[in-house]
Amino acid sequence: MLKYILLGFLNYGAMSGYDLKSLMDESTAHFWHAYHSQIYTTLRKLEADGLVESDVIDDDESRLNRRVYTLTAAGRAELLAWLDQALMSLPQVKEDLLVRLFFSASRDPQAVLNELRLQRQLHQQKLDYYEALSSEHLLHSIEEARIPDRDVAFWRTTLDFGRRFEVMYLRWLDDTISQIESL
Amino acid sequence: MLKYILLGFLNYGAMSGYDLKSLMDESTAHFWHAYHSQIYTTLRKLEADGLVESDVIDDDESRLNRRVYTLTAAGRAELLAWLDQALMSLPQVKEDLLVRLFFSASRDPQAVLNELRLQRQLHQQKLDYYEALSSEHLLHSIEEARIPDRDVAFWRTTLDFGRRFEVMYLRWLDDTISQIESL
DNA sequence: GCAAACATGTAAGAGGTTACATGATTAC
DNA sequence: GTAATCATGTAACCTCTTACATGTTTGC
Repeated sequence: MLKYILLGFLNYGAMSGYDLKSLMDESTAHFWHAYHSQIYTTLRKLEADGLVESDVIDDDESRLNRRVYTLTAAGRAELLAWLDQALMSLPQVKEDLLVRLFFSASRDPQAVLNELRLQRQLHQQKLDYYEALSSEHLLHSIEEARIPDRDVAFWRTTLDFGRRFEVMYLRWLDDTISQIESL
Repeated sequence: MLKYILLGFLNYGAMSGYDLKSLMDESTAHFWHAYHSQIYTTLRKLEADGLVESDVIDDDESRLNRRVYTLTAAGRAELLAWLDQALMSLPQVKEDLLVRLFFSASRDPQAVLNELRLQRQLHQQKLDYYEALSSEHLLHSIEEARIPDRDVAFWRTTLDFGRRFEVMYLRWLDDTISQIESL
């Protein structure tokens, strides 16, 4: 999946691994996270497979050792072929907190409640972050980058998902906390 | 994480890898999935670490080659120690569909809509499954297994999460489909 | 001068996925 | 008899996580 995220971003223009990591951190990381170690090695692999090409930029003088990647025709074809194959199944959910809660009946109720309240804080922070992102940050950085409105509209649907997910999560946490309090 | 799921289930009683796989498939798989290959190898590893013990049951005559695992004192201690350490961070979400949607602006809108409508069907099926599970199936199998009410109450909160997640997902899909239709 | 941000990599180990492989038992 | 379910494993490969490792540039 990371492979296609990198190809997808490079389809907008040439970028370094660092740029891709930064871009991912403020966009796709909310539904697909990757470490820089993974990004750099995957880019090398994509280059070996002829899907991207790279050049170390020195002439710029300002920033040394920047390896900038460009999508090749084969890379663009690979990206489009992947997008053409519709997803036919549901991805498997992995929610650590639910695993813990599932086996928490024998724990001290106060310890469970503390854990849920901490998670509530974290999810509230994430929701606040999404709200801020949808109103300001995203708009400004996109206008500068001259990304087509159509692309922005699609990006917004994924941000909207994140927002709704956190709202749902907070409500479920509140109701679950109430239930455990009254046990 | 799988390690603790296996220890958690074995804490209710001795079981084979097959039993654990079956149990997981109708409970924790909704928030933590594992293949049977992973379960069998993890059980062997837990045994090597002294957290579980196993015996091949032959005397039963009926079912051959059943290797039944039992939690050791060390295993129970390991489970309780893990439960005592509250989760301090948010797990990373991985949602394949959002990755695809994020890079779908240049696709044929009808292809995107078809993909979203297919996902809508799958999520509706999952919601139906959860509704059926909460009303019938779970209750019956639990009464037979004599699981304490308290444990069942905790299990229900995770099922409730699954239900809410699917309801949220369906609404988001409907709204996203409408938006793309009107682009 | 120093901290933050920029910038790129390697390596070991853990975890997850797919395919291969086998065989018994039960219900129709 | 045959399909579904019960039952257990191995191997190859890929992906992910953590830690190690290094050096530059920019802003205060």
